[in-house]
Amino acid sequence: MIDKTSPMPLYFQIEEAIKQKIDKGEWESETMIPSEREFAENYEVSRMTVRQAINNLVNDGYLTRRKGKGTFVSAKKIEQKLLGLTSFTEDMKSRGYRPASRLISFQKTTAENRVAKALEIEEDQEIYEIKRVRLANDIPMAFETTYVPVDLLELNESHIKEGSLYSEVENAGFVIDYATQSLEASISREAESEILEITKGAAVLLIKRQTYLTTGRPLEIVHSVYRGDRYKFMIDMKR
Amino acid sequence: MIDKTSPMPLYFQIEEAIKQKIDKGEWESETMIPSEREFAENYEVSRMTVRQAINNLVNDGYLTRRKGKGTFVSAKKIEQKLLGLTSFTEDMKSRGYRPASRLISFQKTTAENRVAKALEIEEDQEIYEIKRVRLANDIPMAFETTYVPVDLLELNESHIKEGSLYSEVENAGFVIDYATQSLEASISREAESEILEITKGAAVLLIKRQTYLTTGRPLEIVHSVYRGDRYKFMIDMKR
DNA sequence: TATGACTAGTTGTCTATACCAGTCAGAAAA
DNA sequence: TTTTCTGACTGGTATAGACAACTAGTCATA
Repeated sequence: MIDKTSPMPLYFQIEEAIKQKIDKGEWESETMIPSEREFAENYEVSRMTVRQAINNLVNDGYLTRRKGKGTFVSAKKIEQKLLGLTSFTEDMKSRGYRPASRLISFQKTTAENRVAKALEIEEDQEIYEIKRVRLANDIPMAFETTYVPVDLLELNESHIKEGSLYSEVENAGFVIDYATQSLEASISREAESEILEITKGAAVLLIKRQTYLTTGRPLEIVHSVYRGDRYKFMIDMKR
Repeated sequence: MIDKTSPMPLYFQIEEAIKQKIDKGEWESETMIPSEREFAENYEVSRMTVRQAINNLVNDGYLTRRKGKGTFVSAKKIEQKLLGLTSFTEDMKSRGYRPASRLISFQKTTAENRVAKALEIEEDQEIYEIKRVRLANDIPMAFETTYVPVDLLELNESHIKEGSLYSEVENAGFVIDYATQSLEASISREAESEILEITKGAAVLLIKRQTYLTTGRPLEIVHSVYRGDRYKFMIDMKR
């Protein structure tokens, strides 16, 4: 359970143990977890050490303390949504739509100047180019082009069709650190108009995203064209 | 300095004292603050109490700890920028433009249905309506309409022209808690076209923001129309 | 039937102390 | 002169214990 000889701090081990119970669903939302003194006794550590573990989880939004009552599992982890790092799929689900995507093309190619620069690779290095139409309730919402360096990830069409790109990233042991995103309004060009089933010259929202791994290396750049008449980008900002 | 008889927790008092020095600019970015042991001695409290104060400030992004070296004032309120809660002025400055704004109209009026609902007030309650053109290097960038309930804040034209609305909010003792924002692409209507010096039918970015105070009450709703050809909305997302 | 006092249980605050683990500069050794 | 070591600093982890503040139930009393 808790290994006192481990080089990992005790509070960290306790933290992980609690997090696991929450993630596994063993302790559901609003469940009251054992009291600090109970933890201390069970794990044979001091109450302050337990408090440090719990404090961290409170700061991360996993737990909520109520003076005089106890410590409870928080309602949800909304943080990710707040920070906007959601995939199209999650985004649409949270709005109550049925998301889907249609693969237009998937190929290996070489990076041209701008793409290479953004991905921080050499100009002729191999990259995957993935073109998809994103649908919500079977209505085309966006046309999305993704570029990923080949040397980072082994991909094939079934990866894209079935799982999400991000689960492949995780499988490869990479962790996404942050992303920068830009949004601008524009007018649809011919190429998109057909796919998105809108008239040429209609309003579209261009979203460009660049995702970075914890290693500091760019994972992908994504260029999306959203229908202006159907899509609104929502952000919640704290503080 | 620190009042041991006060009902306010000692760590909280220390927290405020440190925050004040940072806000006043007495301790600038990258300044090393006194060590935990020094604080403990000066304030005549235990080191653990000092740690609690510092921990909170680290969590809030004010301070950064470096083992073996010390505790330092964080680079700047990057966090605010990350979370996107920046004003037009700050936004433009950070991009190297010279921001300005031209007041188009400022008047008291009564809230119509939708505005009232958004501001959580009665339908005929008084509100300020502020219309402004936002400029960057003297080029019109956005046309912005702001609604604020009169009963929340006493405003006059000079407030708007000189200071920012947010400094008035602070003066009144209010603290902004969070905001929700939506972005969508659209086509400019006649009314905006003239003011923004673009042709009718050009791409524009509509940004709607609703700001909430820590009291839970909505402070304002802001409706902005940005020129699609000149403005890009940027977000950085962590985690 | 209410009301208030008590009690056991919770988290919140705080102390005093100990040792561990990086960092860095200056003293000692090569 | 250069290298190595040591000591004094930093924050990081952990203990044991005390009392305060708050919650909710119990029980005696008006």
